[in-house]
Amino acid sequence: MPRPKAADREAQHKDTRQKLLDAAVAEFAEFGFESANIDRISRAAGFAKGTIYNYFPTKRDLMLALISQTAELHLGFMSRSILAAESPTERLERFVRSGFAFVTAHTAQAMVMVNTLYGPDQEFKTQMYLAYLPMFELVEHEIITPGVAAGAFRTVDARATAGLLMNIYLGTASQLDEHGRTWIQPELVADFVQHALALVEMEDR
Amino acid sequence: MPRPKAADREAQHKDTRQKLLDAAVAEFAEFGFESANIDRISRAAGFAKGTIYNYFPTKRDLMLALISQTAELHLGFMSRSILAAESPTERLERFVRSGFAFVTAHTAQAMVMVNTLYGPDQEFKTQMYLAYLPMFELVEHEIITPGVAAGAFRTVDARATAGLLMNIYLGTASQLDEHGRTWIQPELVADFVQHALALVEMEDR
Amino acid sequence: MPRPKAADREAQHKDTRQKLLDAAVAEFAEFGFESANIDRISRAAGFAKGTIYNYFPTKRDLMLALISQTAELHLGFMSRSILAAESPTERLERFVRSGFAFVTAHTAQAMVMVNTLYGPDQEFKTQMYLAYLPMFELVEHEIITPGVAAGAFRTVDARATAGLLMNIYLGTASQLDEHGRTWIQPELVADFVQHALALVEMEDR
Amino acid sequence: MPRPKAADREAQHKDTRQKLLDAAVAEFAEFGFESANIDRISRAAGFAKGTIYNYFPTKRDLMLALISQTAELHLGFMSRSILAAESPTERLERFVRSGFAFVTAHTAQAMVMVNTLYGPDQEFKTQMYLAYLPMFELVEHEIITPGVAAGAFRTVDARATAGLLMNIYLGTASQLDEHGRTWIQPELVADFVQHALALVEMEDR
DNA sequence: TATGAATGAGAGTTCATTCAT
DNA sequence: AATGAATGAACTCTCATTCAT
Repeated sequence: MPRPKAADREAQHKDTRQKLLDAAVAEFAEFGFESANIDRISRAAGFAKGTIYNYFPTKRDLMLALISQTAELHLGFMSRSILAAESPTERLERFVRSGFAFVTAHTAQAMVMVNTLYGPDQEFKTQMYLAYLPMFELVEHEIITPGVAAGAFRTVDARATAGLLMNIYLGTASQLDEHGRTWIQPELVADFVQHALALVEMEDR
Repeated sequence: MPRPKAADREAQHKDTRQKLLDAAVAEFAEFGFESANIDRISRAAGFAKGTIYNYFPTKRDLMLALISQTAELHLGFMSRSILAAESPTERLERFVRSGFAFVTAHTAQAMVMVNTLYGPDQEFKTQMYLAYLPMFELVEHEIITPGVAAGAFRTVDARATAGLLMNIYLGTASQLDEHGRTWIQPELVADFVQHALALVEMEDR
Repeated sequence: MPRPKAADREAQHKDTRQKLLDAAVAEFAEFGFESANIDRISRAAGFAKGTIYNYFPTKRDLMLALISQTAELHLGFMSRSILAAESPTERLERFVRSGFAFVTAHTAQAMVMVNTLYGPDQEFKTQMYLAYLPMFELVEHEIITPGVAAGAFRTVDARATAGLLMNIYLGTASQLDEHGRTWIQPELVADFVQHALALVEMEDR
Repeated sequence: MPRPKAADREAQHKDTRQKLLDAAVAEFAEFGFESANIDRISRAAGFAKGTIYNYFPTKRDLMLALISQTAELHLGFMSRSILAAESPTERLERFVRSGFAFVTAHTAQAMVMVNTLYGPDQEFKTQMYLAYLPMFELVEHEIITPGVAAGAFRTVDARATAGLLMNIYLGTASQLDEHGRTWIQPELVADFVQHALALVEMEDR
């Protein structure tokens, strides 16, 4: 039976934890995991060096928590946009558009995700695959499969194509110039993938 | 005036340098730049830890040399294959095929390139862009522009599309499973980009 | 807001810092700056090797802090003695006597100062000159100038002579035999400089 | 029975050795013994890194050889000047003048001597004392003792005063400004020591 | 819960010295 | 005699982590 209302305690805890995660994402985005500095993170969040260890047992755990949280945020952001449309073509369009919008709105998170996805750390990559499975499935089951079924897209391997789309999106959206702007235009990418999947009466190659 | 013939000396120097670069690429691929260990690299190359500093003044310089050499190797590998074909369509096909072949034949090098391209280190990224400019230009001027001119491809922004293709290739070819095999099939990617660029009578979106 | 009273924290910090400086002065005196070992210093002070970096960012900074602190100590030690006398002649006597006494009481500090003053490191020398300016001025304004004005000393360039006296003092006081005793007697030096400055009716050379 | 004339061999050897000593003195003067770099010395002398080890077994031995040679040069330079005069007063004058002249003409050598004399390395200091004994004796037996005997100087402890004079000379002559010029004028020093030793009818203090 | 001093393993780098040629 | 590649001990400095307060 804690004296000061338990709910306050918990809210306080959540708040501190989130501040630390926010500081961590900025640090990881700028320096990468290995060069990131725990002291800087904790201080940027407004706490002393030791505090972060009350919330995350190790630097790696901090990163793992960050991956999970970012994947969740990312999925929510994109699925809200995608599922609001009906047609597979429109959903594909929104996949690209909201994907780029996410990168613009959450640049640091996006950078960390891309660094991780294409980085050397196997544990982090595995965590990312697991965390992003729902998004793969969203693309597969809510865009490609219905699109093929409805005759909006040509017949493709839905699962592999979902992976391909995710790669195209992440790879292109993550290339930022010195002003933090994407170097490849979302329109170009949207156009590209629409044509790639479009149903055409063309004998394959 | 060195006593043992100068040519021998130079050949010996090149050989040692290459051994070190080979060991470095394996180390960087496995651990990433920051976690790579200079001592391990030098020993894996068959030398004492200090020897590597007779060839590369710092760890960063070693990495920069590696990026340059790999880009050159990569470009040679792909351009030989691509330019051996005539038609833009066939060249595009070969771009994807030889790209995946390169990754299969030079997995470590490919990993290092991808880590770098999507990693947080700006100096390394800049070096990579510069080193890969010839390949961008190969794609732009030897595949897309002639393909559009010949009516083999639909009209697209050649430069931006070259960047997009490079991203798609690197992003997909670099996703390896635990056996070092690409997770996405080159056929799928080839098929995808061929459709994306195919000339069709379809009103855009 | 530190939990344990801030004053305690600060006192503790000062104490540790002083222990490190004390260990450093012994190490620098024995081995010189370049051969001094940071690890040994930290351990001699009773801490682990890394601790010293919580107090001094680099070995050079440690040395610079040491120079400043020693100069202050040195000046306090000598000025207390010198200013307690009235006559310039007595003050000159006390300059030499308290100078030798300082070396006897603080041999390590004196050695470090002399090593630095006559050593090759320009940054350290500059720091020393700045730190010792007050002592130069003490000699100039509190001994020589009033001594000349009062007719106790012959007319000399006060500033240059102050520098000369400092050099004579440091050079002679710092020559220690194997027992840590000055090799040249303070009486001799005092006698020497008294005669050098004495007012005499002797045509110059 | 060496084939190419033995004299040539020996002359060549002497020449190379001297080039190395010359390069060494410049390096030691600039960086001090510990920070001096054997590779730089050998290359500055026009040879490869390893060559120096054909002449001096270790860096320390190089330094020891340098001390001996410099002391000899120093003594020759000063004794020629000093002994050319007859009167002790004039000899004292010449001691200071030629001392400063030596520093001006052989700045690097002088710096190395002073660094060593006031530095932390006991072995080097011992070597210096031994190498400079003849100069101490020159001052003692050719200047002070005859000066006292002739009534030119007041009665002093000849040996200790010789040491004191050496210290004054080295300490003051070695303080160079950024243009390599002595900061204290030789006239001032000469004047100072002349007064210090002058015979006067003044009751001591 | 928050703090920050203390820790010590580990890293990159330097460089005197060796030695085969 | 001259060379310079190879060596590896030693050093400074970093920083994730611990823990007493």
